[in-house]
This record gives sequence, C-alpha cells and structure tokens, in this order.
Amino acid sequence: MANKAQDESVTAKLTINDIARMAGVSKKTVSRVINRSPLLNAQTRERVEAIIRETNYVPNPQARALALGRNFLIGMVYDNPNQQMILSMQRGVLEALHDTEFELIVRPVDRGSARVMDDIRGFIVRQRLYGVIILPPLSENDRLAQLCDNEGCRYVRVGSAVLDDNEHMVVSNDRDAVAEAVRHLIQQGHRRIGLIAGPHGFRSAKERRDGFELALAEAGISLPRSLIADGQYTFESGISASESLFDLSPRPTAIFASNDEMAAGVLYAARLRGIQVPEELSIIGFDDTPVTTRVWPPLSTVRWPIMAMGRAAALKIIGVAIGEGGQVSEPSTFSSTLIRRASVAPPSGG
Amino acid sequence: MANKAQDESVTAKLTINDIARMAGVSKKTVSRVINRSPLLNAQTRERVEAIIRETNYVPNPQARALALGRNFLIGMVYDNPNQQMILSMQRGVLEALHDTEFELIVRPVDRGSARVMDDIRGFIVRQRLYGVIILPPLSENDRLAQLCDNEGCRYVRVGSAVLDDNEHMVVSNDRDAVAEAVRHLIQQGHRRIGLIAGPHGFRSAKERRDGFELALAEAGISLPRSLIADGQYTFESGISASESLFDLSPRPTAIFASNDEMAAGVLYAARLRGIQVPEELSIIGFDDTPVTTRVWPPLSTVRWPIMAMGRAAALKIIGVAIGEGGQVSEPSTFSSTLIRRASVAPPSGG
DNA sequence: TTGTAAGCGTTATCAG
DNA sequence: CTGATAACGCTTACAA
Repeated sequence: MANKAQDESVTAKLTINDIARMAGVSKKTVSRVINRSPLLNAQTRERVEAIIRETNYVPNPQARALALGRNFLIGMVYDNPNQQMILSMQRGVLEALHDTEFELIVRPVDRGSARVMDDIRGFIVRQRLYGVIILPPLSENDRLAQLCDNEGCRYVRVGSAVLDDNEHMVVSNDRDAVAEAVRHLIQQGHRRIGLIAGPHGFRSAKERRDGFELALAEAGISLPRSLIADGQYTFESGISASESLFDLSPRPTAIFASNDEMAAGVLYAARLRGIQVPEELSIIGFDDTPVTTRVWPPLSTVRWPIMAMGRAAALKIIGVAIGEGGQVSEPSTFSSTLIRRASVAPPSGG
Repeated sequence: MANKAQDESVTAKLTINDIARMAGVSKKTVSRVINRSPLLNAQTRERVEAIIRETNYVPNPQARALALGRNFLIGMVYDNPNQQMILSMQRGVLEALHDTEFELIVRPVDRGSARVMDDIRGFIVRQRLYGVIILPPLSENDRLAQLCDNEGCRYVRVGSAVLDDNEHMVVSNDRDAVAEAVRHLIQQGHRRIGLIAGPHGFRSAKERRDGFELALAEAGISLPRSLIADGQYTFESGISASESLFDLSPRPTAIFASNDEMAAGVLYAARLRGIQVPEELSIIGFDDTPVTTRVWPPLSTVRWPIMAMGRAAALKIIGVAIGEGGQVSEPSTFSSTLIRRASVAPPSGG
C-alpha cells in the first residue's frame, strides 16, 4: 500500500518544478529537454534526462495543451457502413500511436447532416487536435481538408484515389485490384460478368467500377448496362441487386460485388434460387472481411492493407513529432491482393 | 471567407474574459454559470447564459482540465477478441456522449502483459480521465477497479456477472439467456446436446456454460463430459471443437456454441463432413453478430443489447455531470433474447 | 547555453 | 451573491 502510494505520486504528482529543483536547473531547461530543443548543453541534457528517467516523470498533457494551444490527441473522423474497416483502421492507428504520447479519439459523424462541417470544425477546434485521420467517403470532401488546414490541424485522408498531396493522403489502388480480379474471371473463361456497384458518393465505388470496366475493355468484352446493378455496400442490397442480375437471360456466369457484404448477399441470393456456386456462378468480393471465410464456399476477394494504411496515416501525422528525422516519408499508396478461394471456377456451360 | 474567419473566432478565440466583459461581470461569475453553481442570482445567470448562447462561446477544455485536474474524456479499455462487440459498445458509448462535452478515447491493451496494470494506470492518470469503461474480460479484474478508485477515476465495468455495485457495473445475464436457448433445443426434442465452451479466464464462458448445464439439469438430462468441448471464441476453434463432438457416437443432435464465431465454425465443420443443418444437427450461437445471417442456414443465436449497455455505461459515468438530477439510475442488468433462425429443427432420428 | 517573467484559459480561495 | 487574486503545469518571449 505504501508502495502503491509512492507509485501514484511518482506517476501523477511530479511537476516540472520538481524535476528542475532536483536537477538544479530552471524549469525552462527541463522544458527544453522535454521538447528536444537543440540548443542545450549535452551534459545538462543528460543530467535532466537521467532524473526524468529515475523519477518516471511525465509532463502533464493538459498543461502542455493549454500552453501550446494544441493537444496530443489524434482524431479519427468517419461515417462509413463498413464496420470491419473502421475497426481495422483503428487498430492500425493505435498500433502507430502505441508508446507515444498520443491518444486516439474516435468520432463518428453523420455526413448527411447539414451541420457535419461545423460539427467537425467544433470537434477539431475545441479539442485542439494535433491531427485528424479522415476515413472515406468523408475523406473525399475537399472542403473538409480545407477546414483542417484553416484550423491549423494536421490531417490525413484515407481513400481510393489521390486527392491530395503525399503528406495528406493514404491511398489504396482499388481500380487496379479490381481489374486484376476481373481479369482472373476472364482467364477462367467467363464472358458474361455482372457487377454490383457501390453507392454513389463513394469514390471507392467509382474506382472499383472503373477497374471492372477496364478489365472487360482490355479483353474486348462488351458490357451491356443490364449487367451492372446498383448496390449500397450492404448485405441486403447485395441480395436484391443480384436478383436483378439472376433475372437476366442468359444469366451472368460470374459476379464481381464491390464489397464482401454484397458478395455475401450474392451468395445468399444464389442459394435461395438454387444456383450452385461456383459451378454455375463465380463470385468475387472486396475487402477480405472475416465473413468471406465463414460462408460456404469461402469467397474470393480483394484484400487491402487496412491496418497498414491506418498505421501509415497515423505516422504521417505524428512522424515528425516522434522525432524521426525530418523526412519520414511513409508510403502513400498501398496495393491490394487478390485472394483466391473456392467461389471462383470456370463457367460450366462454356 | 470573411464569414469563415468570423466563425473561427467565434468558435475558437472567445475566452471567459470576453464573456465576462460583455456581461459586465467577473470571470468567476461566468465560471459559475458554466459550472451550474447553485448560488447565483437568477438574473445574472440568465444574462450570462444569453451572451454565451449569442456568442457561441465554448469554454476551453484544456484550461478546464488543467484547473480541475480532470479531463472531459472517457476512456474505453479492452482486450477482447470479439471485434463486433467492441464496435457496438463504442457506438453505444458514443451515442450517449453525443452532444455532450465528452469525447471517447479508445485504448486496447494486452491483458497478458506484465505491465497491463501500470499501462492502464498511466493512461488514466496521465490523461486525467473523467472515467473509464472497462470491457470484459478485463472488467472481471477487481484490482483494476481498485486502481481506478485509487486514482479517483470513475469507472464502469461491463460484464456477464455482478462483480461490483450498481454504480460501477453493467451486466448481461448470459446464464439465463443460454438456459433459455438450451431449453428451446430440449423442447424441440434434443437430448444429446453438445457444448462448445468459451476460453478459461472469461467469465462469460463460465456463465454460458452454467446456463447450459442448468437447462439440462432441469430437464433431467445427464451431461457426459465428452459433450463439452473447449473453444477460444474464434471461428477456427469452433471448427476443431466441433470435430471432436462429431467424432462421438452417437453424435450430438444439437450444439450450443458459446459465441457466434464458434457457431459459424460448427456450421462450417458440419458442411465439411456432409452433416446437414438443421436436419441432422441444430446449432445455436451467442452474440447475434452479422455473420449469423450471412451463412446458410442463418444461425439461431442469443442477442444481447450491446449498444444499450454501452450507452448505459457511459451514462453512469457522465450522468451526474450532464445535470440529470442526482439519482439517474441507469439500468444495470440487461436481458438477452433468443433469436430463432433456421439452424434449429427437431432431431431427425427421433 | 540558461534563466526570468509573463501568459495560456479556467477554477479555487477567500474576502467583501 | 460576487469579485480580486492566486493557482494549475507548462511554454514562449526576452534577457543575461
């Protein structure tokens, strides 16, 4: 118990003044050590650092925040139906923040609301955020990036197209990945390939669709409008979209769904109709969420490195702060991989 | 642009001094208004409040944190394999925090590490957290609750058994829910029912097992040890656990898996062996995660109100702060519901 | 290279 | 009921 009390005091009560006194220097000197000021006698620095280490002193973030006008908090702003993605992104970010002085504060918003911008501005300004990580599709809003800039808040946008400079952007190349996936279907012999597109207002939906069309065009396969069905990135929309595709005659022999949830919907709808997968229908999804391996047959899909992107986004924001030289250029573009599972096979009829 | 600059100033630059000046009172009076001090002339209060409203003034949280020695941040601490649960819990908490001055800061930890306690203590103390919400199985650690108390940090534990007083606990009654689920199987005519238990060190695993055994005992059904298989709450462990159950002769006609991931594993394993669900095998899971409706057949499961519990946990922490009288007693025990889907049917052989 | 004084925006103390 | 004045713990001038 005595030990415990001691721990507390060590952790909580020590101030910069205590350290200054113990080190026989002024508090400003301690402050300089904390902030890695370059103009400091090496010996002085070491002495102070030693004491800091011994005492386990940690500067009070609230006081720093007040004095600096800036907090050591990173915000993650999002409004995305893909729960798995959000969580993976969080994990990636948290991994990068681990053992730093930064913490992550999560902020779902409603991008439909008339006050989103003001909400986010309020959030950033009030908390004096060090930086924000913006997830798609919110990240596609240039005004939001503007806003961050204006408020002097670092930001990184996560998205599927280059919308900003390197320092502010982490990109997955959805188009190429989908093109590869569709080429795979074509190689297997498929010619009538359906697309379940993502919702308007999602850049990823456009990119994936572009990739789809690209691969078909390359192979000289025409794409009647009827082979494209609109989806909302949800399981239910995947079901209804595939039903319209199933009504076609002849039926597509393969379907690329713009995300896994919808791909799971295709599989479900196929079962309802008694359509065998993959014998009568091949399916490819996108995201590589856990559901792809839970269903039968396991779904082929495109895996994108969500956690790595989250990590990179966080590092872009805190990189300079955690003293990694000046030019830590985190990679900005991440490539995806086609994961082949049992939901794809050559078409049966030919 | 001019408008924009104005907005900024309104949002960011106004201080308590400005308000004091405009209202013709001292800053302390304004402070009293902000903090809902009871000893205040009603007229003065109204005048100040009017100005605050007009100007859109928001007190600087960093300064408040420094002066109060306490931040307006709620921490969520967890180390749980159930990703869906974490996200739902986050959503519930965020719902309660919405439109308050509180923000949520997420903190995954490694409960296996020797330094968990110190990590968490550091987190709480350094950030001067207003409160923490502790998710299972971390919430089952009494020392952790102790620690929060010692550091003067409010806390709420989320769990499946009453481990603390009302003010500090939000509980789901897993045992009863599972008992109900198993009774349902028994009513359908099942007598050889297998259990895939959760991992040791999870109170929920014990509660669910207890509920399972309770229902069997009620019905006078004996439970040979061989009908109980150990799982880890993961899909993979569900597969391997069910394989040992499938090797039994006679085979169980139904399996209760202690969570949905493992239930999905059972279904998967059944498919690999050519066992028809639900004709030859009924399955019930726990959690009602999305996967239950993605697989075929959709899985019966137990739904527990994760979001509502997250909301309640958050309200228990901030309740008094957001001025809801003194005794807002949020409900503490939440009941679960059996969700019947197509994975359950009477046993075929009889 | 280091120290002194002033301030960041609130709240607590303690008179009036 | 209200208001000076001093904290809160740290940083940024500005000196020395």
